[in-house]
Amino acid sequence: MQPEILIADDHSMIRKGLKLLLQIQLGYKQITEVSSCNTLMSELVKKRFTHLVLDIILSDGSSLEIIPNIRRVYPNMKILIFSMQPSEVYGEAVKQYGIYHYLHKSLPEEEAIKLISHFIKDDNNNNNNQHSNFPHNPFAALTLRELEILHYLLKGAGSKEIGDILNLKTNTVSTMKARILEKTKSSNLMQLVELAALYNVNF
Amino acid sequence: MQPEILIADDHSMIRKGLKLLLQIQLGYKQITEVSSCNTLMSELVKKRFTHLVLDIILSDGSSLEIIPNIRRVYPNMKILIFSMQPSEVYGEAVKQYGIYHYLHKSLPEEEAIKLISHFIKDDNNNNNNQHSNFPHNPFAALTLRELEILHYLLKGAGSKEIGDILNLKTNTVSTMKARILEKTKSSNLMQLVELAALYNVNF
DNA sequence: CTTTGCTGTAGATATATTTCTACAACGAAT
DNA sequence: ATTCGTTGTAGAAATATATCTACAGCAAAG
Repeated sequence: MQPEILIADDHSMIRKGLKLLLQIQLGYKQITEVSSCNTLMSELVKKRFTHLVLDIILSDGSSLEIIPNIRRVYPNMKILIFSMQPSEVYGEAVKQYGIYHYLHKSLPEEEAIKLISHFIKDDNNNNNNQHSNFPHNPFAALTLRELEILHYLLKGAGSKEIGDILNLKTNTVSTMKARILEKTKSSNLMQLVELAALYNVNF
Repeated sequence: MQPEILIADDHSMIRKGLKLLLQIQLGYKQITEVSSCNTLMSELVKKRFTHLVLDIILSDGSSLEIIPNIRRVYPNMKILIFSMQPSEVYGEAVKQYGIYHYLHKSLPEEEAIKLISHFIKDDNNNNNNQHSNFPHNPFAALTLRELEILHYLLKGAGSKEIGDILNLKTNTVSTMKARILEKTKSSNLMQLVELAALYNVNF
């Protein structure tokens, strides 16, 4: 049975290139393109697809929001996230929806081909852990005090400023900040911010 | 005389798609691809190109840095910036180097084709831009160098790290950062990040 | 009970960053 | 031609932040 592949990406060049690769290099014929969450959903109900290649940012918003919807209707469709966003941040978050294939757009051609080919052939699905626990929200490991400091960190406050607000030594805040970064596996503030956005950590 | 076209982009899918479009849809045959500033420069000295399609972010850094170099050697080569960054921000900064063609990666296929075809045929009527009375984009005031540093700032790099990458003293980077914050009226990095998200700068 | 590990707090020291200042190159305006 | 503002670059000094270490309180595990 031929795979039916749907490509959802808001860059026409990416769609063109990917389609070409799938058709010419890998020999798959049934390929559909969409550029928005809206058209994505309507294609999905029109026709039955076996594989979805999904960018995170689509023209009318983030596909992260509609992944639960997709999954509710097509719990078993193979999904590959093909994104510019780092897999360290988004790859983990997306496992909770049974998505284990993540391809970064900057990967060189050969590797991309290997991964995509693997994804479509789906030889050995690594989904064996699919009813194991949720990928822990990295912020769940933070203590109250750490969350409090996180809040100011995300507002752009520096260690000294936070220390002044909370009556702590700057050193203390620095230590806490280091622990927060460690627990969330972030290597700098920006990564922390992205993670926080991803998990809707605001307050 | 056939145009000799060089494509510089760090995403293999984009290169593939663009090459296909140029070859099949528009009938141009002489097309070379590179993915880094390094290979870009070495291709440029190897062969004479008439047209360069250039992404801002290449695999080994920002092409903004090498545009002056390119111009010094090839003052007349046609250059099209093909980027994810909004033209209101980068398009202005790049005009000083005689670059008047700017194509946003999110444009729908038909418009992209039209623009590229224009670019290569060089109708030189280049500027359609009537949208100069848009709400003022705070990033439009930034210089090339500042935009380059902004890029690393938004990735979470610190002043020292950026200085190391760009061979600048940390002090210099700090000064630039301060100017960026001042020009964008941001009082800290987080505000800058929010503004950037708002105006679709980077990502 | 005792050990173990995490939490909240800092001191001392090492690094990183900002601030203030300056200046040369350049281009635009007078 | 001269002046003036902007840009890209830093040095020196002042601050801010991170790192490494420590320790007490507490809770869970043994």
